[in-house]
Formats: sequence, C-alpha cells, structure tokens
Amino acid sequence: MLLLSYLRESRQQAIEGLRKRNLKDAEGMVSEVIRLDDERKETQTQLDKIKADINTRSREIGELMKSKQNDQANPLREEVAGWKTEVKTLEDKLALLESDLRISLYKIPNVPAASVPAGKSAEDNIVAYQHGAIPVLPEGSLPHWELIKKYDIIDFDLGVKISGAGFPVYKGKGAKLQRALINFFLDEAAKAGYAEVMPPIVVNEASGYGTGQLPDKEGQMYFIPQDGLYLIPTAEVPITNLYRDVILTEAELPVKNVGYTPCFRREAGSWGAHVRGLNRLHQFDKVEIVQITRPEDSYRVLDEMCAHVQSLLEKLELPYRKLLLCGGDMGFNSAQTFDMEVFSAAQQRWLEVSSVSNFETYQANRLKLRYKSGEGKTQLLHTLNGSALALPRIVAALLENNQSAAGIRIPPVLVPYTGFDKI
RNA sequence: GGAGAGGUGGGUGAGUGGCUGAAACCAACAGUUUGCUAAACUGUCGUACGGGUCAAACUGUACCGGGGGUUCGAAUCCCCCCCUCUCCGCCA
Repeated sequence: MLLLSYLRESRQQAIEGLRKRNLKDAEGMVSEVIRLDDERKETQTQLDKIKADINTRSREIGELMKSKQNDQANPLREEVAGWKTEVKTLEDKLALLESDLRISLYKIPNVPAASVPAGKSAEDNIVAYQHGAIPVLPEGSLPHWELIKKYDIIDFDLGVKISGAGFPVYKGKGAKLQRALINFFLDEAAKAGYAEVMPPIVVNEASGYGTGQLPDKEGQMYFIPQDGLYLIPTAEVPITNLYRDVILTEAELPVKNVGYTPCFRREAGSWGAHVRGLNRLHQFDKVEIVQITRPEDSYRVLDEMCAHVQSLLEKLELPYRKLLLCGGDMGFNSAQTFDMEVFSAAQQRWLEVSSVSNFETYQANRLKLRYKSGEGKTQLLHTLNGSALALPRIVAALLENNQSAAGIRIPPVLVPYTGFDKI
C-alpha cells in the first residue's frame, strides 16, 4: 500500500511512475484516493468537534450530579442526547469513507523505481547481464519430461493419481536431488549471513494482506475455508510477516532471513504446451531470502541479493541471464524487480528461476514494520526478497543441459549433497 | 471435541461507571554524580487520525483482544466473536 503522504506530496511523480506500468488510469486512481482522503479528513474534523462537545458536557453533568444538582444536569443530558443522531450519521459516513479509501489504495500498485523502464509485457524487459555459454546438445537429446521417465526420477502420473496434475512425485535420485538442492541453497545462504527460519506453510488472512497477496491475488492461493487459512504461494509471506507490527532498533538491521518451504499455487487458467513437465507446478520447493533494511540501504541490498542468486547459478554451472523487469511485467507490490532465467537447452528456452524484488515501503506500510532511527524517529523500513532458488526449473535445466549418452552429470558442487555424480 | 481461567502500555501488573491515556514496578533513553563499570539521584518515556506551526509549542478525537449495545459518560455493565493458557479426550 502506498503512503498517502507520498501521494499528496509527490502526486505528479507517482502518476508518472505508475504510467510505466501501463495502467489504464493512473491519474484517476491517485485523484480518487486523495479526494476520498480529503473528505475523510473533513468528516473526521466534524465528528471530533461534536465528540469534544459531548465530552465537555458529560464532565459538567458529572460535576453537577456529584453536587446533587440533578435538576441542572437534566437539560444538559437532553442536549447531549440530541447530538447523538448526528454522531451516528458522521460515524457511518466516516467508516464508509475509510473503507472506500482503503479499497482504492489497495488497487494502486507500487510506483516503479526511476530506473525501471516503461513497458507492456515481458517483451519490454531489459537483459541486464548474461553469463555462461549456451550449451549445444548432442543428437537425440531429450526434454526433461522425457528424461525423468527414462531415468524414473520424477513421476507425474503417480502425482495425478494421489493429488492431481501439477503435483509430481519425486523418486529415488530425483528425490535425493531435491533434498540436495534445498540443503545446498540453505548452506550458501547461511554462508552469506542469512539466518534460517522454518515457518508454517499455511497463513491467516492478515498475513496475506501484510505482504500484498491479498486482495490482489486471492484466486492464486489455495484456501482452507474451515480454518480461514491460505497455503503459502511463497515463503515470502510467512517470513516477512514475522515482522508485522514490529518496531526494530537500528542495531537489528539489516534483517537477513532464509527459509525453505514448499510453495502452492493454483495457477488457474495458465496451462498450455509451454508449461509442460516441471515448467509450472501447483506445488514446488523453494528457498527464499528476505531482507529488511533501512530505506537508504535497500537498493544496495537489492544488488547484493542478485549477486547471491547469480553466484548460485554459477556454482551450478547453468547459463543464465538477468533481466530488469519493465513496469508492465513487474509484480503488483514491487518497486524494482530483477528476474533470473536459466537456459534450458533441450527446450531451447529461458526459464525464470528467481525473482528478486525491492518493495521499498509498500509492504512495510501494510505490515506496520518500522524502526527507530538514531534521532528516535520511527519510520517505515524497506522489505526485499528473492528466490534463492526455486527448484523445479533448476532441475529441468540441470537434467537437460547435462545429459549425454552416459547419463546426466551432476555439477560437482552438488555431489557432496547428492552422494552421486551421475543419474 | 469437553470443562475451566484469562486477554490492560516494551514487560510485570493495579484498576468494577466520571478525578484513568491509564497507578506502581521493571526495562529503555537523556542527564547529574563517579577514575572506569556499577549503584544512586533527576528527567523523559504509547500509537493512530485530525487541527495548528516554517518547524515546534499547543490542541481535538480514538484506542485497555475484535465487533456491537446500555448510559449524559465505559478499561469498568450487557451481548456476540477471536485468541491464549490449564485439565480431560484424541493424536504425529
């Protein structure tokens, strides 16, 4: 949620920024919010005035009653009683305005950072960096969905039987490979100074709102109505919400957390030929890094987090590229996002394996996540997160890129974790 | 799932209709004292939304788990809900 004070003080700047997202009516949205807030303020001032009068009278009545002057108190009581309809009217009006204001504010996505290019879709993203040679595969090479059958390491049909499409069963070396990657990613994050947490994988509604999945992506999450709980689409949700309603001290910053969780996404209506195999799943594994920083540090930290993700890809010997997302392709909450894509040699495609974002104060505002600065002022922090990394597409690329007649080679860095160097 | 107890400021905890935004203590912060540390003493010490101001000072309203109600007036009385704890049951 954007700050009202920001929208008021830098209205034009906000509108210009939002235009980069290719929004239909950025100006209208901002104007509406400010209009509602103006009305809200006015209504509150009126209401507060009447309430102040009531409070004054009530005190007078109390005094009179104490000195047994009931006959003098009675006219005052009637006077106050007469104000009550007006109070009720104004209170209702205020509640409505506040709710309208909140809804309107929730509809406005984060303002992209200055360096974010305008654009409509993924076409307009900028390749900021590319690393590693594109592999050329021998004749007869297979896409990963064939390889997993050939080596019997991941079984989609079994998953369909017990759960449904998009819920694969990892078997044998396939299962071990998952575990190896998770541990490798966690260890690397620990080396980079991230403190590990293992959060719940279902969250309540307040958490969904805290990080902005609600109300924006309601339909994307699995929901358990009986208990009012959501299955997490990413560890970002529980980990960042750990710090909801928290005021940190400067000494505690930056907060660096890493966590492994399964992630669940309904992905309604997004299936097709391009999402075969491991390319898109309802349940997948991911290691997520989260940082909470002072505002002035967040963009340096964004770079640091990207560098961490890139180092993982390099250690896994996967060719990758780093994209600076354009306004139109960025997530709702983000001010700036870099995507990391690995090249999947048999599919001849780039696959997104990580998304690293700076949310600035957009999430912190909803989370009421603040810190006391040196001068004792409480102010909002910046939140950032990134996948480090999401497993399925990494597995797809590892399988495809490292295949040969002799089997699938495991990158040396993983061998201590898998216990085998070949599938 | 059944029974009971309870939810007050960073913490402990008083407060059963007006003098309570809330005692006291602890923690924290600033200062004084002190060779340093400690101790002692003094002061400060909630949040949100308004008004006001260059900025302050100052000032209004709301907030004692959440929502509703009674009343001139509610932390305090009534209703509903949520949560936590203890015991029992079930159980990885």
